[in-house]
Amino acid sequence: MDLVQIYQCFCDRTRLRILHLLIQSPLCVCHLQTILGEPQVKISKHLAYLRARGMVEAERDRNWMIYSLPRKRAPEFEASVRCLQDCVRSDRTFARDLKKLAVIQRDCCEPATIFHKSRRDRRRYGKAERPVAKGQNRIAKLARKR
Amino acid sequence: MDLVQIYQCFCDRTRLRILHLLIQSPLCVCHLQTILGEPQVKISKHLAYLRARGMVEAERDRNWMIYSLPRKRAPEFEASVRCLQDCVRSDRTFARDLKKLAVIQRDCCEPATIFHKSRRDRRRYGKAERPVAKGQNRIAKLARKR
DNA sequence: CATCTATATACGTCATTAGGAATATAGTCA
DNA sequence: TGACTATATTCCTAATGACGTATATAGATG
Repeated sequence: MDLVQIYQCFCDRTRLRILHLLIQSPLCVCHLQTILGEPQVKISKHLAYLRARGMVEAERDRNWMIYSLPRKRAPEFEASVRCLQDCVRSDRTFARDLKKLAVIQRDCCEPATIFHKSRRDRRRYGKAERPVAKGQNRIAKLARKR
Repeated sequence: MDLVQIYQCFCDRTRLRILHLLIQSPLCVCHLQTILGEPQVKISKHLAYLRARGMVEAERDRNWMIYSLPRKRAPEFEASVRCLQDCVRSDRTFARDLKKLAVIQRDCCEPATIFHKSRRDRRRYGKAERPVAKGQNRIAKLARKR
């Protein structure tokens, strides 16, 4: 993995926030949308950018695309991500993002693969509440139609 | 200091090499030119870029501009630079840069402010050999004129 | 002062990028 | 199948960046 590419991925605030969240947990696009308060296109494009450069991985669970940091990470990536995590500790936005994430992790059970790693867990917990973010896209669409 | 700006400075290989060298020692443009083997404009512009964002400081000594990391550094900058230093340890180019720097530090006595910090030292050592890089610019100019 | 050295800047070009609007796609569910 | 949900892609525009050529500037020196 090329160090310059890592830093290219790091040099946009939205992407930093996304990566910072993915350190904590895999997340679907709508969760990121909710937490960051940014439009879907924007999030989606930044995720595509990161994915094209191997900084995140994606997996589908029904309608949701679940993004996570790659399973196998180059040491440079690991080091840079840790450094990032250190550096934003005092930043309000990043702290707020983490708090919002915590709320979602507590209240939200879909997509289940994020919160229960094994299939067995998923079966055991069964269907549950939908993501907090549900409907956000629809609302945005309606708002645009007016 | 904005973290995104730091990463913007980091996302070009030439700038990374410059910063990596400046961790070791303040350097003038012609030294950087010699070590990196890149044209003067390129080095100069990247230095201007870094300077505009507060990642390096410059001071004049006669004909030479001596660049160095800022005296006062934000903790994010410090952390990121250290991380950079860690990450490039296994990279051949960066290692070669350091070796070339060592040669210059051994053989070269101008501009003196780089190598002898106090004015007293400078007076004591007096005039000495010129930078290894001397004449490079002239040579490049002549080459272009043909 | 004229010339030389080291460095900076201006200008032009090409590539990349961020962002929005609109639309497409893939999967779900009644 | 058709409507709906979540996400991706396409098209457009404006901004920024990298690089080279040519030229300007600041200080040194004979």
